[in-house]
Amino acid sequence: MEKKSAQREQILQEARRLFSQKGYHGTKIRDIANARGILSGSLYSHISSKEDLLFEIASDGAEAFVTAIQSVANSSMTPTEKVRAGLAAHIRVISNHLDVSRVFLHEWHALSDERRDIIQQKRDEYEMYWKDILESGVQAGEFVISDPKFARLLILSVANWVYNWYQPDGELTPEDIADRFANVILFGLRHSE
Amino acid sequence: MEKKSAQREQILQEARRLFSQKGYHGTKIRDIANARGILSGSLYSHISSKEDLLFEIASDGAEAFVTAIQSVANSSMTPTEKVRAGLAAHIRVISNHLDVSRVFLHEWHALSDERRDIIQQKRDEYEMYWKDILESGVQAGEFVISDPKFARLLILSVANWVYNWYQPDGELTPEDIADRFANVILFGLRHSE
DNA sequence: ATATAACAAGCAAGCGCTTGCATAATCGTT
DNA sequence: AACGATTATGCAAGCGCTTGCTTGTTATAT
Repeated sequence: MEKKSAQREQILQEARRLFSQKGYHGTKIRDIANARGILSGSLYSHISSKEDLLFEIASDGAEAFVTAIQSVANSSMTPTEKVRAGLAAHIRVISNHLDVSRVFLHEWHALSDERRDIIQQKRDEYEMYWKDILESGVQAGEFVISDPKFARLLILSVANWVYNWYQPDGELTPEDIADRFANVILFGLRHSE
Repeated sequence: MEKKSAQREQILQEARRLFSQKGYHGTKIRDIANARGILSGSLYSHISSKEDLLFEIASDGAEAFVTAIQSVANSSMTPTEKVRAGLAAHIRVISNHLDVSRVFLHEWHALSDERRDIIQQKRDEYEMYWKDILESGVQAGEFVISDPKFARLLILSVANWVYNWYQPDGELTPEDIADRFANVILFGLRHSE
């Protein structure tokens, strides 16, 4: 009564949409059933609880972000290039999986304590890759950073906040957006390139 | 049966705490009553609906941010100084009114359409002040910005995201935090300080 | 004497989820 | 190809509880 099935996948899709749009607590199990055209009880042939849906979506989000940054971190780019590519990868995940990203970045608080901890671990893992990128940039002499923690925090803030304003029908590609942000981050307002 | 009264203010305080902590839909009217040591029905001697509480808190947040940026915008500082002071003002609002800020920046989505529009207008007003600061910086020759919209978006992203990680018992003052961010924003990773 | 703010009780609606049953698709065995 | 047996998926009904909020009444403070 679980895992892969076309119906289950479509239920997940509606859950993503609704959790992203109205929040976890704001979405009722009947809303999801309704969107699939079945009764709420029938959902439970495919899922075992509402919270399981949230956890599965949040986990998918976590994995998407970690996978994206890994391929950048493991590449042979210079730190400067990695900042550009990492930003682009992050924003690409958001643009390609907007609902999942919103749930992962916004609704994960509604999880139970243990499950929230699991997601938190993934977040920490993700941030660690950025820490490495920035540190290697300092060691290579490319970056002159007085406080590395705040440089990382700035990058992650900008990258995460994208889910609040990104419009899928906008003109700019994720790479365009990343480049514009990277220009400010790398050169600053007073010496922008 | 409304407006100022010690009890009403304390109800608002609990609502701020709970909305901030568990979200609007995650907070039940009985939770608030319980925190005040009264029954849920007794709340309605002081408020007229749960959503009114949310709207009042969100409106207070909006006003706090707008007021803070106004005093910076109307000052005689240089644009560079205004960026530092504006960031500090923003972060000061968050640190001094953490719950209100979280509700204003995170939970306002739960409002009805009309009331969400009212809050959105306040957000737009706030952003306009930043737009002016950046534009005057460009005209004064202090900033070299290729895409002003993204410079503004970057600043607001960093400033807003603070509510996600700020710890009141941390060592750094809002001004410390603002300075560290401003250093990156003004000079970039490649030419910091 | 009047106004205020609390309680006790509860309403109608909604909540996540379970149960018992019907229909149909899928299967291994002839 | 035909068979009964198994499994998957939905509906109908509803359970026990919670939701935001209302009502009528009482205690207290001015």
